[in-house]
Amino acid sequence: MLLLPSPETGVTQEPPFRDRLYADACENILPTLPNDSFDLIVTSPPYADRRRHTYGGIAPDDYVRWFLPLAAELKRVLKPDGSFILNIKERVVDGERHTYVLELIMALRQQGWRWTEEYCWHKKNCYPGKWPNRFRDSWERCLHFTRHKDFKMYQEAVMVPVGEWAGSRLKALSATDKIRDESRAGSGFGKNVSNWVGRDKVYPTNVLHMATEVSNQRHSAAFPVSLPAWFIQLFTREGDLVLDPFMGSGTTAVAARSLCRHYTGIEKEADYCDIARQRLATTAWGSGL
Amino acid sequence: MLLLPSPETGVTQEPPFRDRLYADACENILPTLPNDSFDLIVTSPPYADRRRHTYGGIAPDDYVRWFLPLAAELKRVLKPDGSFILNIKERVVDGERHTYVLELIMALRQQGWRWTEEYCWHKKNCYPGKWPNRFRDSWERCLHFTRHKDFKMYQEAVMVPVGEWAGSRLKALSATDKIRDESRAGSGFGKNVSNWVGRDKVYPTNVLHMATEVSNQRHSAAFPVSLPAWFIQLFTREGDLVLDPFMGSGTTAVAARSLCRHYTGIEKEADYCDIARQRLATTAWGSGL
DNA sequence: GTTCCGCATGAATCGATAG
DNA sequence: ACTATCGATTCATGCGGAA
Repeated sequence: MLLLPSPETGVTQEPPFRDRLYADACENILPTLPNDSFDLIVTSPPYADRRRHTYGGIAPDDYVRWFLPLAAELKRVLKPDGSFILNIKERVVDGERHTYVLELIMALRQQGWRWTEEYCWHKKNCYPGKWPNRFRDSWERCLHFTRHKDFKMYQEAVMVPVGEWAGSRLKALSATDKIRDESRAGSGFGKNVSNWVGRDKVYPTNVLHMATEVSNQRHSAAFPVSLPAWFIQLFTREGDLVLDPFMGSGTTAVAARSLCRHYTGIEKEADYCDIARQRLATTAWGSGL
Repeated sequence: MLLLPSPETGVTQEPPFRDRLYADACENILPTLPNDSFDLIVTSPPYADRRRHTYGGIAPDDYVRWFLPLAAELKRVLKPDGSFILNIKERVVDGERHTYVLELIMALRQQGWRWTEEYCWHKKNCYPGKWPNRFRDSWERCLHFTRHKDFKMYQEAVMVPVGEWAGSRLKALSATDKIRDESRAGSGFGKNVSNWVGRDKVYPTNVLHMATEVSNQRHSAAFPVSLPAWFIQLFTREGDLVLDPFMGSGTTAVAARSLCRHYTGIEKEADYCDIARQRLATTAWGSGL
């Protein structure tokens, strides 16, 4: 956590952006945030030409030019040993995959980011439909960028049990399950964890199996809580600070708070910001574990 | 199948490259093959296979320059409505993913190829190992390129059993499904319902779950027969002709032959070519998977 | 208190039709 | 010609109500 000394008392105090939601465009807010402030940035920006009703839609050919200045700000406000997770998938244009995501990766490297890894999010419940030249798109990229070769990573926090759970390990860790078990006299999930003690655990791979959330949120992006939760556990410790510059209905902030991490959320649509506030109001600190 | 008229008898005959293995480098063989000859090209070039020690090793920075002239030949020998499946994954260089695969995709588009789709091959049993900054790499790209917007695709050949949910749902068709279909399709109400009743197979997605083959062949490639077999069933019919310009131990040829397709294989290492011949000798035409 | 079961919905894409 | 809109197609999941 970044702590600022109070100008009057000289005592360190919380920065004003900690656990705060900004109902404004991130191009307006990011420049106001100080350098090296965040341990992790997790976001799912508007995909090109998608969600055009709420975000106006960026043309695929303009996507890199639109994103690059924001990425420069993100690089500035990220701590040197922090990570930036970008969830994105290119859309089909004229029957073929557009290359703007590939171009974005290379442009971010030109900007000084390191393309450390590409995680594969396998969406078990992808959009239905049938076309003569392709199948349903069932995966998205979670691009992992860092500022330096060395960065913080807490692999033990996301270890999974071996055996029958291996196939659906991440589903087993979905936030919904955890909340449900928590609500049942608090014995559900904790008990399961204690059952796992003594069994062998293994590290996961770079393929994540998670279903999208199709209801409950009035936001069109199907970003499940378990996705930012996984990266938050992997790249931060309790008390760290997580930024989502395209917060939407607050999924990243909810994940952070339930895992005892602080958040900063930016969302230019006031309606979504209100939804996020409501969700956070009913999310107890530390409820996720 | 391409059939050439015999210069002596005038009767059509099999082309000389049908069901043939070439123990030579593909840059030597490809120029000898005629235009528009193959229905499908499936290959896993060096690097995706981690065969670099046997191929002399192409430096990542030289990869596109090395591959591009070969791709031009591949485009020439592929039928206009054929497909080119390139199984590849970029290496980690100096702690980050190298961009040569991204650059290759864009260079192939410059060459006239269409980047129609990117299938995700999820390797259920990936290599073990542990690193401080990344997890095991459990997926590879299967890039789908075509010459034109329209191409051959036989989706019914790779349908998969429907999920467990269907048992309860199809037992009693819901009224709202009918309403929804009716509202959208207008008169298509009865037809839609009858389409679902009795359906036990669905179309797959663009994520393939296949385990790698370990230590079965003396070749180091972890390219399972099921991977080319899936694309062969999807993009060709019986009697069609499949090319693998980096054949290795003959996995693509074995898959083709067992599925009643013809093959042409190119492999510059004579030892691998011998292994491929042995495998093909014990693979019956139409023996299945 | 479990389990079962009905049901709405989703970062989609293509082809035809209209301007 | 070239762009914008619209209808058709399709399947896995979590939630809530019922047994």
